[in-house]
Amino acid sequence: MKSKESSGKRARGRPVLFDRDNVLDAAVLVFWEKGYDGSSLDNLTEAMGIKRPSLYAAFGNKRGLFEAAIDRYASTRGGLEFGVLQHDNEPRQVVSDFFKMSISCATEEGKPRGCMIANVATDAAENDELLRTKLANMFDQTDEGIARRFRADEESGRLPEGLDPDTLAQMVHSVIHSIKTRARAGATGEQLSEIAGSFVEMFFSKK
Amino acid sequence: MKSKESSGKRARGRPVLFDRDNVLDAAVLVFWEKGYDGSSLDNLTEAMGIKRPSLYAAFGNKRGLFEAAIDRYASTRGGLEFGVLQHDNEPRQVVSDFFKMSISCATEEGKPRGCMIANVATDAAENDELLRTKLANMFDQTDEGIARRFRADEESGRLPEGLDPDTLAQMVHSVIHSIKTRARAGATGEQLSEIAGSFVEMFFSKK
DNA sequence: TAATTTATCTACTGATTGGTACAATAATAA
DNA sequence: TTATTATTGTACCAATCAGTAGATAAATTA
Repeated sequence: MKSKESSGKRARGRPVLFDRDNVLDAAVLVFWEKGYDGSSLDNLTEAMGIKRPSLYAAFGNKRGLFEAAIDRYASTRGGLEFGVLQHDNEPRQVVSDFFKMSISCATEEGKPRGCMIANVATDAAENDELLRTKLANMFDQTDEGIARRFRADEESGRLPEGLDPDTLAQMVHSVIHSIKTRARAGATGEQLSEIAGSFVEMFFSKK
Repeated sequence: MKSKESSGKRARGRPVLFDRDNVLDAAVLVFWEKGYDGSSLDNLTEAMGIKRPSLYAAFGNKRGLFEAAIDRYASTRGGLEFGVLQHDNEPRQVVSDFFKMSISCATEEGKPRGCMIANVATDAAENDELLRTKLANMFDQTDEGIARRFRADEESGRLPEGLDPDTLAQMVHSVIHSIKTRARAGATGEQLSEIAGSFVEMFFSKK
């Protein structure tokens, strides 16, 4: 669904000329690079290719746009990372691929470093309790999404003995956080791959 | 050393009326809470109790103050965390205490959440290559500081078989990054302690 | 004391901030 | 067409931004 109304019949007045997801993708790049306070409305409207009144009509205010951009980021970049959880591989391979995709997302050439959620939004959440709650929910969902995969592995007997699915999910998620922090601080993909490999080895080493 | 000149003889003109470390502690709290772009000179000068010209005379500009505040934070809060590495305990206990201290620093009542370096400065580093280099050096020093402790443990035979000191240090440091990210996003000390405990168990479980 | 040096204070700068009023434009419904 | 509804572009707002000029104050040296 691209427009405000997803039903068939058209809206009444003059229709919106821009595509919501397209302008959100542009806003994501600005916030991701400059942070919330570092992004001005001039930065945003120029990148999005729309004027201020259009932005305010669509998203309320800068804060509303930020929240919409977070959701857009989660459903695009975040979705990339989560995709590998669906693959029918051994848990060790799944975790390894999950790390690899996160590293790729956090160090992609031509994109800002790190993660718009784990770095930028988290940083901005200190003075925004609603945003903090939103992030807590997103993190919980991520925990749960990873755990669900491991629970299935446990039932099918593919999870190594002694590994608790929920605990493992929390730890995998934690490694992701560290990857994104280090990436934002300039770590290379090679450095991050080495660290991720250490954790994979530790998680899945024979006892 | 409190003043610009640490030598005995006094400076010539009117002496500085404020204590550099004291005003830096105040600046740390502002930057830590509001981020770099979110901190205005009015915020800073009010908290520091000095006027703009004094600030500019002492630190050059806002960016210079930020860097000085980062160093101050590292030598105070960071020093707290590192202190436990000096204790003569088993490695498992050292890591556990290190995590505990980090969690305590990142969730202390009355202080901003998370870490001024791993969260705030790292976020601001995306458009500041010099700052990114500084952070990379600080992270390397942290890796090295932790590793040095584990190398000593290895020589004295206290490090469990099969644990490489440098790899373990990198992983411990990574868990710290995740703790700080989650703390900034509102995680409680209890939640973080549980996660830290999982990692300690995994690092030091018998093979 | 007088001259020198440096820090502090007040007050200001031009630029930029997030947000909006208003008129023009473009669609639908009657 | 005519009335209605909603988006668009221009142009603006008061507030705030980082940074500074110049006068004043307080220390040292001579």
